[in-house]
Amino acid sequence: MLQQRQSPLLRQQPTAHLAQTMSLLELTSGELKQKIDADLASNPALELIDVRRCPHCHRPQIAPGACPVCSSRLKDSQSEPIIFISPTSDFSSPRNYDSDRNDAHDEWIAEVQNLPTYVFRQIAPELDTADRPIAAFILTSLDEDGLLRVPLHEIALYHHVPISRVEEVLRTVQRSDPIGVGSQTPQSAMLVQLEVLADSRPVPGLCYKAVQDGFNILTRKSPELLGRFLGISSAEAQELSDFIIQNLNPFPARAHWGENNQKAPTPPVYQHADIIISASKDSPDTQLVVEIVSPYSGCLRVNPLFKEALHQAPEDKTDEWREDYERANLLVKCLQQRNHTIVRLVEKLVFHQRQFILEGEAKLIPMTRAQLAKELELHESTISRAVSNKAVQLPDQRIIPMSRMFERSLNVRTIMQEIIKSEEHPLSDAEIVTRLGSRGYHVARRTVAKYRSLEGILPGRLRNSKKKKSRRSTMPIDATKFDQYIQPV
DNA sequence: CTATGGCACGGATT
DNA sequence: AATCCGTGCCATAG
Repeated sequence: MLQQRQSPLLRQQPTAHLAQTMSLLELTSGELKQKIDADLASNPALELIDVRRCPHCHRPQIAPGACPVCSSRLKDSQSEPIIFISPTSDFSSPRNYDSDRNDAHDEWIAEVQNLPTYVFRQIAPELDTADRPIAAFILTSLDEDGLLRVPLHEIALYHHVPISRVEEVLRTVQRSDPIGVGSQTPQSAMLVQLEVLADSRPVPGLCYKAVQDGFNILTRKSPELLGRFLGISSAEAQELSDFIIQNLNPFPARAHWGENNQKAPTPPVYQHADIIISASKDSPDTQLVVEIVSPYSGCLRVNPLFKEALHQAPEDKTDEWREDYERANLLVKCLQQRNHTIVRLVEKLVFHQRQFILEGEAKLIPMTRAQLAKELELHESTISRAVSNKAVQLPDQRIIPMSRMFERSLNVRTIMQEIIKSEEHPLSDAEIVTRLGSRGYHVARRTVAKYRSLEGILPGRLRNSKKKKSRRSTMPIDATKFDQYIQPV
């Protein structure tokens, strides 16, 4: 069901394996991290080797992960997208650092009398000199909110270092004064703030869960929903949310996100992407680089020493050890399965939706999970699981839910928006239908009306020259950057 | 009378 | 089996 044929190894524990692979598939990289951390802590048979070079294929690991390069054979598949990365590509970066940078660097930073400088001074002493340029790069890439909008792998590529290293630096940055500065999303900023806060004073235990898992709910400002999610009463949820509002700041660079202010900001944002697609922007037939985010760095494997020791296990422990070993083994295999499945899935997806990825919503090719399932010879539900809850980062740095790639009407809706945006005359729905028709999209009049309301666009008569935009707040998109491109979906 | 929104149905998707 | 989506019909607003 998962896959037509599986290796004999996997067949040993068919049900367990299947079930676990399935559940792993559903997890986002963040959730996966929790899972793995837990197992790592509780299971002595499991081992995480921190390598920058994969022990099997000896390729340097650009990104953290259980060597996706060699665990799947896909790297040499002839189809267009590369699923992993070669670190040699040269990036034209905002500033030109060059060989003399290490010295010139501090000066250059010093000129800038602002947030970057402020932070940099705090952390510079802690940093290895080699890491300073990275920190500087991060700091100068912050947006007005103090969030980092540049994907880590891009930084890693530019500096020719593994992403894990960039992450390390980033961690240091995040812990300096405007705490959380440099986080990639409001959510992660808040998580960092929570951690730091917890050092100095007690923090309600559920805060972490609320921010980590319930972030989307949290942003809706509904104590009822939040309470339900956390299994506490509305009043308690309200209290919790007050605490969060008072003590945490999703936009580190802003002094306060004041009490009265709370409705406006906090655009709902996915924590971080599970899949990052980038492209060297210049060339038209650019090669896409797809990175599948793995939450752990290095290789996860069964500790060979543990396996050895299995024979010499003390009588009373032998069962326990055995079980640990099995579990570890299972997890590793399932993880590989998961990675493999995701790689294949993403490969196909990227292949089909190339246009969409590069050129935007209007180019989305309608496509169902079922079709994809057939192509990949996977079960539909497998695809569903893999797709749900995942976030994809596009080359233009927007983060979208993966399911958006399957929205059948997205292209039509986008084009409809274009039409309306460029109308010189308020168009009626019927007129829009004909215009769409002339572009090759045939939909019913009623449908246009539906799309309109979906997009929050007012009916023809009401939007004269002035266009009002209202926003649906439930969609997890990076609203701040997103708005300029298209209206909410 | 025309343009829109509501309700509901049937087929597709999950 | 449950849900989502496009559409048609009809009532209502302008």
